[in-house]
Amino acid sequence: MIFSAKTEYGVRLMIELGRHHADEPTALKAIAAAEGLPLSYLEHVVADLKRAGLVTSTRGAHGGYRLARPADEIGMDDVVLALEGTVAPMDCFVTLPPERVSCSHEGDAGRACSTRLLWMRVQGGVLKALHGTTLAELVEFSERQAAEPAVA
Amino acid sequence: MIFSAKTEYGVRLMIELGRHHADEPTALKAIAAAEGLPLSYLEHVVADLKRAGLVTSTRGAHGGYRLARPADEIGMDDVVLALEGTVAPMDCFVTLPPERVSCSHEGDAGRACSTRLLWMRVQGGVLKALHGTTLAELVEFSERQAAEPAVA
DNA sequence: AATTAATCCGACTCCACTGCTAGGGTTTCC
DNA sequence: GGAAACCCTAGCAGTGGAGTCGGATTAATT
Repeated sequence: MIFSAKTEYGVRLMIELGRHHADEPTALKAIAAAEGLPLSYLEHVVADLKRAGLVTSTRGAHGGYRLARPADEIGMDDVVLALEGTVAPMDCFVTLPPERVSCSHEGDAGRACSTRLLWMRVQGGVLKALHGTTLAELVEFSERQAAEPAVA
Repeated sequence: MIFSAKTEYGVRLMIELGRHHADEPTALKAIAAAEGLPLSYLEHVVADLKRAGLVTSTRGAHGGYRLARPADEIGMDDVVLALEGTVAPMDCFVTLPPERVSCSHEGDAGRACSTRLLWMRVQGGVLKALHGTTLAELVEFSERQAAEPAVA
């Protein structure tokens, strides 16, 4: 069970945006340099974030990206969902909406997955953790790290 | 974010074992048939479970597998950990033990990952959900499903 | 107007890993 | 001794993730 690197990059990107002033846009190039990430790949990442309405962009020279909302109004579930597409512990979760999902491994006459109960709880746990963390928190954490000297 | 099919199979396998009497072993073949899973792959799955001490085996004709402990003493974290190896939202979690993990994307002088705070919470949420669910619960759920007619 | 710096967009490659199969060996019951 | 099960190792094919590349568009600067 692991999140993709794309998600990791996206979270870092958002934090970096949160650390900059919201008035003037930040270029991707700067973020790539600061975090040591490949610029060309970051473009794909930020595209997802933009599609989800989490960042806005200004094109042309001196362009870049800004947070679409203040950092304390951005839950990390928004961010992760935008990048990961879905947060489901099992792929049979993805298909139909809430109930009555027919797993491929249902045995016989469509009685619900017995494993489903477990995956529901796991998904709930993840979503709760994500939703309970705001971007602002991570930004603040990051800034505190930067301030303090690097461990004893 | 998704668990592997191996884990899904393993959980089903454990449930199936839980549904059978613990005195006589259940053959893998029977489980494969009941769940519609490939027998040859199940062998790998059950090997992991055995290695983790969750099931015991008896070889030879009329052999098979049994739960090593009563179902209500088996947390699903045990099962998932045995199959998944680790439950970490990010691969940099896997390496070093608890603290002082040096992520590959640490920027400069080893200040801790700012994303780490987030992943810690997620991991906590998952582990809590898994640990809070016992195999016995799932077995019971499964048996209730089998009893009731399949939806209206 | 030309240049430059940035966002945008799609296609394409590479590679690791997952899911699965195959084949054989070993143990035990009838 | 044969059948039925567990056991172990190797290997393969498909998928998807991570990353690259080339080019198009937009906008500020000079």
